[in-house]
Amino acid sequence: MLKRTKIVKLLSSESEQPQVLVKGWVKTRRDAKDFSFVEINDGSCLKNMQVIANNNLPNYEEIKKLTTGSSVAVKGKLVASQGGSQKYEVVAEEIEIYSIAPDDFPLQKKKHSDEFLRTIAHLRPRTNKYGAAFRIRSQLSYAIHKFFQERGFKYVHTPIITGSDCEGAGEMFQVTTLDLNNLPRTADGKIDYSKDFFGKEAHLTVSGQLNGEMYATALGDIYTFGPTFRAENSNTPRHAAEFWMIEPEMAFADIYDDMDLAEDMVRYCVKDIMENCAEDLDLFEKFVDPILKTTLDNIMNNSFARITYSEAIEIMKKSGKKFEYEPEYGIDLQTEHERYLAEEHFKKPVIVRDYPKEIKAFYMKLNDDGKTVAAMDVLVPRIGELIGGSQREDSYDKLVARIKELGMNVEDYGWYLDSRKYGSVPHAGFGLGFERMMMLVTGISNIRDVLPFPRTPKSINF
RNA sequence: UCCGACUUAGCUCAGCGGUAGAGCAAUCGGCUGUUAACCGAUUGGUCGUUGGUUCGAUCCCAACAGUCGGAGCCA
Repeated sequence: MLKRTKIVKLLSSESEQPQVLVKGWVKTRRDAKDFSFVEINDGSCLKNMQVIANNNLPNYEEIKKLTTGSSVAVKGKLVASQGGSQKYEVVAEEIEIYSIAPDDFPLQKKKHSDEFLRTIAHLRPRTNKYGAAFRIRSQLSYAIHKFFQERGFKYVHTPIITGSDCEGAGEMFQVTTLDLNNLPRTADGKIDYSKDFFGKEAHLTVSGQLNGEMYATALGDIYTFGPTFRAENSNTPRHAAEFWMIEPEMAFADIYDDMDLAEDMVRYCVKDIMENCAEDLDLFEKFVDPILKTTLDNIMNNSFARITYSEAIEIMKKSGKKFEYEPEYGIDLQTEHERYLAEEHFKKPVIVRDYPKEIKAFYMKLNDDGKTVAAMDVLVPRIGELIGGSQREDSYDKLVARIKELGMNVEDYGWYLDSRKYGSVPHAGFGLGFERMMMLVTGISNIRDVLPFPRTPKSINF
């Protein structure tokens, strides 16, 4: 029984082969005098396999009806191609037609706009560009796991549904099984969540960090890599309501270990994609971002700049550049500031650390100056903030004081504070938006185009 | 959420106060070891929705919806 061979393997074959079985979807068909060229793609790589269908095939009349989007299985000889555009082609001895796509198949043999392809997100992976994007997405996921596993980090599955509404990273989606048309009420008229599935309010996670810290203070070095949900009404090319985040956490580590890890990880992943997805990257350089490989080479071969927040403000003040928001100590860095630093001043990724405590989260470690916290952001050209991380406050008393200072409820953090109560250690970690990394390595400028089925405000088709 | 632009054929767009046009796609035919093949013909649209102004609206006005860009929030 002849087994199917994927096109990526056939095209890298050492020699011609007397009999192969190849299956795929028709990209285009061109009729010649006594035969047809049928180009098929099976998703295993960007390139198609050109099939020669001679008119002596018993179902040749059917073959001539093959349209873009149809599906076939082809048995035949793998031979060197007479045409210049491909190394091999398959001379068909038998073509089984699985399905002929009707003429309303929406993907044409031409370039489509990204906006249109979003309306057919279920079919867009059949295009060259999106096929390439999602092969890279797979490889990039694998690279993330390889990077951490090679360094002894343990992969922790933090919960998707969370009972704490205090993760502090943004608006949350509520999870409930209550009948919204008939809500149970308590005596004082409030919704009675004791009747809900979990007996209390539940939400989709906005970050696995707090849970991750618990496992870091047990397993040492851990990472999470999973979906994250934000109910922010953000309408930008860089935000989605459902996205994937990578959150490593290291016990016995400080902010400098954290920065080293972040830089190593970004450079490792870029290198991995350059090595393993060269053909797909070529497509993005050709059609999406003409300087993509220069940018990636730059990231791979140069160490990141490292400055403090104060230095960043000074650099911008002295730059003479006119900003819409004037840089001033105490304000958070605006998108324009981040991009100036990475794109114009340093012309490479830059890590900014030691931010004023007022503009950062409660769990970050207070520096000795009493004014700044050991936070760090990795800013990269074109994307802006790629990574946000910090050394965590490991002093029980200081953390409680900070929670109170911010008017938050200490009782809500009981289990989290236990990590500071029992064997507290210095530890640090960061969060990396996976889709932003995808945008970095592909040059794709809209987050909706690096998610298979993107979820954004007012958009949840498919 | 705020600011701005846009919404006309399957796709990309043009157009104009008197009910619409191109290229590509599709269909049919021709030619051909072709490469998003080529040549010819044909088909295809209640101009985003709802109101208003007007003798008459795809065109002017308003509201709404959606899309895109910028900002904020952040990853």
